[in-house]
Amino acid sequence: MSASDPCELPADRKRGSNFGWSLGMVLRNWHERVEELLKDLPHGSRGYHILAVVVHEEVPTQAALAARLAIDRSVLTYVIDDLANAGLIERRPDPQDRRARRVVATERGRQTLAEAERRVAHAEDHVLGGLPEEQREVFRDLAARAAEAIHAAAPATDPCVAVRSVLPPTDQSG
Amino acid sequence: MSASDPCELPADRKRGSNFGWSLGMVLRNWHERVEELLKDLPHGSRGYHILAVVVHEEVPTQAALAARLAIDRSVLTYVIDDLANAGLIERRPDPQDRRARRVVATERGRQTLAEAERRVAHAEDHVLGGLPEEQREVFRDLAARAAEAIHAAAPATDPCVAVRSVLPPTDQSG
DNA sequence: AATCTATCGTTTGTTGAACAACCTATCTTC
DNA sequence: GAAGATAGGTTGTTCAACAAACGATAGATT
Repeated sequence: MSASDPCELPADRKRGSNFGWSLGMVLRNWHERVEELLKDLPHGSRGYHILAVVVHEEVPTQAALAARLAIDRSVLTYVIDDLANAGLIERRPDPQDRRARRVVATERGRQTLAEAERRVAHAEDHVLGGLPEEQREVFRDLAARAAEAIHAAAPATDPCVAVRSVLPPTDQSG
Repeated sequence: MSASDPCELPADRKRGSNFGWSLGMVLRNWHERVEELLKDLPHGSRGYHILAVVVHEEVPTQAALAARLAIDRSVLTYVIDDLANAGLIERRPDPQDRRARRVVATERGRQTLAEAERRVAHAEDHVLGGLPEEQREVFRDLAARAAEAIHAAAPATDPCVAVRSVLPPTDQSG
C-alpha cells in the first residue's frame, strides 16, 4: 500500500505500449508449460511443431517443412535426428530425388502426437486462464489469422516504415 | 494412401495445435519490425520496454523494474548501463537505501520514448495487418489481459497439469 | 557495538536458439 | 561430362535467458 502502487497512472497509457511485452509474456508461459508437458518429446515444443506438420500434412521435403514452419534448415537436421531416434518419424529416401528425404511419421509418432495435442490443448486453456472461455478461442483464432498473414508475406521488412533515428537531435547548445 | 490425409481430423484440431506457433510468428514479426525501428535505442525492444516503464511509472528500484517486466535482474544491469550512456535515463542513489538505485528518465529519454512509441504503434498495425482494424484492438486487448493474468500468477508451473510421458508405452511385440 | 541474515545491484558462466557460412551429394542444363 | 543450382548436413558465431556467486548495505538479534 505504499506510494509505489502501480495504479497511480492511467491504465490505458500502460496498455498501449506493451503489446510486444504481452505477447512475449503469453508466449513464454505457453512455452514453459508445453516444455514441461512435452519433456519426453525430443526438443519439446520444437519437436512438437515439427511432428505435427509431419503427421498432419503431406510434406514434400525437409526444405518444405522448414518453409512451412518458418524455421532454419539447420534446426530441422538435429530435431529430425532425435525425433527419428525416438521412433516417431522416419527419414526415407525420396525415390525421385536422391538428395531429398521424405519425412514420414510412424504409427508411434501419430499416437504420440495425438497425446501431445491433447495435453497442449489443455495447457493452452491454462495459459489463457485470464480470459473468459469464449474469448480464448477468439484469441487463438486472431493469433492464427495474424500469423498466417505474416507467414504469407514472408519478407517482414516493409519499406513503408521509415527508418530514421528515434533519438531526438542532440542538443549541443548547452 | 489417403489415410494420411490431413483432413482426417477436424480442422479446428489443426488450428488448436499451433497456437504456440502462431504466437511465435506474430511475436517474431513484432520483434523484427521493432528492432529495426529502434536500432538507435540501446538494446532495441528490450531497452524500449525498460525505458517505457521508467518513464511511465514511478519505479522504486531496479528490482521492482525487473519484477514488473518479468525479466532477470542481470539483464537490467547492462541495458540500464547503455540506456544511461545514451543519456536517456539516470541512475541516482536512493537516499533511503544506499544499496538501491532509483532509475529516472531524462527529458531526452522522455522525448525518445514518445517518438519510439509512435513508431511502435505504427509497426504494430503492420504486424496485425492480417486482421481487420477493429480486431487488431481486440487482439491487443486480449493479449494484454492474458498477459496480466499470467504475470499476476507468477509461478507458471501449475500442479494441476499432470506430467507423465507423452510417449505411448513401448510396443515390444514388433 | 558486533554479528548474522536478507536484499540490491553487478559480474560471470552455462545453456540453448538463431543464423550464416561452408561442405557433400545429387540434379539439371548445356 | 563440366557448371551451376539445390537438398541436406556440419560448424562456428552471436545473443538472450538464467543460475550462481560476489561486494555493499540494511535491518534484526544478541
